[in-house]
Amino acid sequence: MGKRSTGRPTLADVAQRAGMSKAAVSMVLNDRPGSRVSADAARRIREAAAALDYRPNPAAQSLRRGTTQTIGFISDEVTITRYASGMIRGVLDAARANGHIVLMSETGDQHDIASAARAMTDRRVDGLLIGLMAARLIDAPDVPPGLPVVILNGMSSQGHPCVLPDESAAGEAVARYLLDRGHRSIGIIGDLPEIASDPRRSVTIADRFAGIRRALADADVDARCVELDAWGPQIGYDHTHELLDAHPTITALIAGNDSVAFGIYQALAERNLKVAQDISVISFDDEEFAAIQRPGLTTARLPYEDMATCGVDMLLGRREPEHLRLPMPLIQRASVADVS
Amino acid sequence: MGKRSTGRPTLADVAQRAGMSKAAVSMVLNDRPGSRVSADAARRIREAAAALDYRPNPAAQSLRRGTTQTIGFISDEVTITRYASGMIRGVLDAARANGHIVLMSETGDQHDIASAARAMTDRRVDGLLIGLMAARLIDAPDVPPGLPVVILNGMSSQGHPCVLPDESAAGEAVARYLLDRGHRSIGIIGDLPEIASDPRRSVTIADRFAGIRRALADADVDARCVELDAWGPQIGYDHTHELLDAHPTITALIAGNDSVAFGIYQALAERNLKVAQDISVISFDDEEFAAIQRPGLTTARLPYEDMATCGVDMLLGRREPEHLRLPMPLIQRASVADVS
DNA sequence: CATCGGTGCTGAATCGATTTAGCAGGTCGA
DNA sequence: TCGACCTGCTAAATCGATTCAGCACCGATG
Repeated sequence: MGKRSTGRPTLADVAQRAGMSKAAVSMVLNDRPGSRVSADAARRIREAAAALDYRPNPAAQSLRRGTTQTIGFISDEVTITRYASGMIRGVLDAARANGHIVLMSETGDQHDIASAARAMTDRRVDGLLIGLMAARLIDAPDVPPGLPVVILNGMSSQGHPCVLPDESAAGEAVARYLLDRGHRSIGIIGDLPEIASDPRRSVTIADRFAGIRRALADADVDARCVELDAWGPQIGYDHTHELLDAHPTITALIAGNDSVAFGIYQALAERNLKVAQDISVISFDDEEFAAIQRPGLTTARLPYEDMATCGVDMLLGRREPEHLRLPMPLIQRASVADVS
Repeated sequence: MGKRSTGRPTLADVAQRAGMSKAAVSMVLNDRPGSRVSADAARRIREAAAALDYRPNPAAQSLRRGTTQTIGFISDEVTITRYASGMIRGVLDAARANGHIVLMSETGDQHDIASAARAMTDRRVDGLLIGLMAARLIDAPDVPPGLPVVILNGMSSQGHPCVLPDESAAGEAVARYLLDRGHRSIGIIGDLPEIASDPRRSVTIADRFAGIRRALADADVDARCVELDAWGPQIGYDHTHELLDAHPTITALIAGNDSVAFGIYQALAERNLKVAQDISVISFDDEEFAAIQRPGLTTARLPYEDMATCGVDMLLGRREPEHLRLPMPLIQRASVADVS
């Protein structure tokens, strides 16, 4: 009956059962416009296909059509960190919504990403998504002409379309949130001048702090800013102690990101200071643990899932390719008090 | 030159350039044993392939061979939570090491997993990996005969091969760790009798607590155990207060998992009790934030990455399919003091 | 009544690789 | 000298779907 290897029914099986040719079956099952098949024949074909539980062999289809309905997703560690599970979810969902599925690969360094891209283009993906853990400038790998590429949470030196968080607006919103609640003595833990000035390390941190400073300047308040060369709980912890020792009048702290805020919480607890009640804390990213801190941390969320969705839409031509900046919603929890 | 759609060189192009037939090229490039091609011809073929940067079209290959060198990975939320990024990494790495790539899909409920499985078998994956967030018993989807299926962090009612953490040994190790350091007044926050007795909810929690109790019984110590119906920071927080109010002599707490331990830390801080120094805490899972707690949380790690690696090996026939239990290494940090 | 155009359908080519059957030509043993 | 056998290679079939060219039939038109 024409089934050798896989045991699955083929187009020929359906054709035979319906008493029609393969051509007719193909046309009917694909709803090919302009095809002239009688209503009765079409019905028989559909019935036969249903009865056999026929599903086209995608290998055969892509061989013929030159398209695979598959997109490649390469990430530099995004996969494997807590940061961006939302990005994976977004990619998966958006791809599925468009009838595509996703090939995933995860890499360490720049060199790996080229070889991952190669493995994917060898498999003839219809588009390539490159997701970065830190929003930085990279050299995108060379791909065959015509293959669309979109960078998620980053930019490429070749100027590919990309999706980034709107850090400038977020910085402004975060600072304004504090100002609106009456804070005038504000500490900032975590500007990273060195990293911020190097696009190969970050294209967004500079915006984040520029936004903060803009809001502060507008309100004419002068914050104490601690400059660092990295983020992390330990660093947040150490500098909170230092900063508060030097400036005991501070009523609110802006953390460079949530993991710095984590350290701030620890230092505050040690000083017997209650978050919000004694000192307000606000931050960026909205990582997993921000919600389970006590009190919950108010923070500007990195919109990983939205970035992924928009990226997929661009990749598949459902949205204009561009350099897109997505808003970072401010997630209000309980770490900021009103002192006005 | 035979390039129409993709613009990529084909086998025929290589053959022409080398002045040989497609058959010869195929044999040489696949190192087909028993093929009789002169050394000189083989060299010319390889040179031509290299010069054209030829890569076989996988669609054509799988059409012919009936294999896709692709494995499907379906997860019920694993993808999207912090818990198991290690699982994804493990799957990706192991697959790559075996020359396969992975198709990912993420689902919510039992119904979804069947349709995801369907999407993957339609794409003719060579094997199906099902990764669960909570180690529970599921009904695996029906798949075409001959398609291998392996369950990661769970079991199927059909008895598919699976990989699980060895919770029994881990429970024992955790309790013994406390006993060895002289603790005799121990509190346990988080047995979940209801969930533990229902394999559809968990096949491992019962083992975890059985292991703990076995070690405790061996040492003839009698712990205070709080039974719950769920885990989480809030719950850990509430019950720490209750437990310590009722039993102020307790010197060590075993948490049901790390998120319970997170709540324990918070409650302890509120009572002005220092972790380790005043009360030791030990836990299970080794989630992301366990390492950045202050002091670092000692905990038995869920070996997601190893589970994934072993699962892939089983799937691809590089390891005997079975019901495998993998050790959970005890990650020693600073949350347990020696009181002996 | 020849022709034109539309309808309903099919045969065959095609995508790019793998694999089988088999063709020349040479060597070797009987 | 003839067949057996090996070596080195190729033509053609094949995997399963899509698509183009075109056939046979029928009613309408000039």
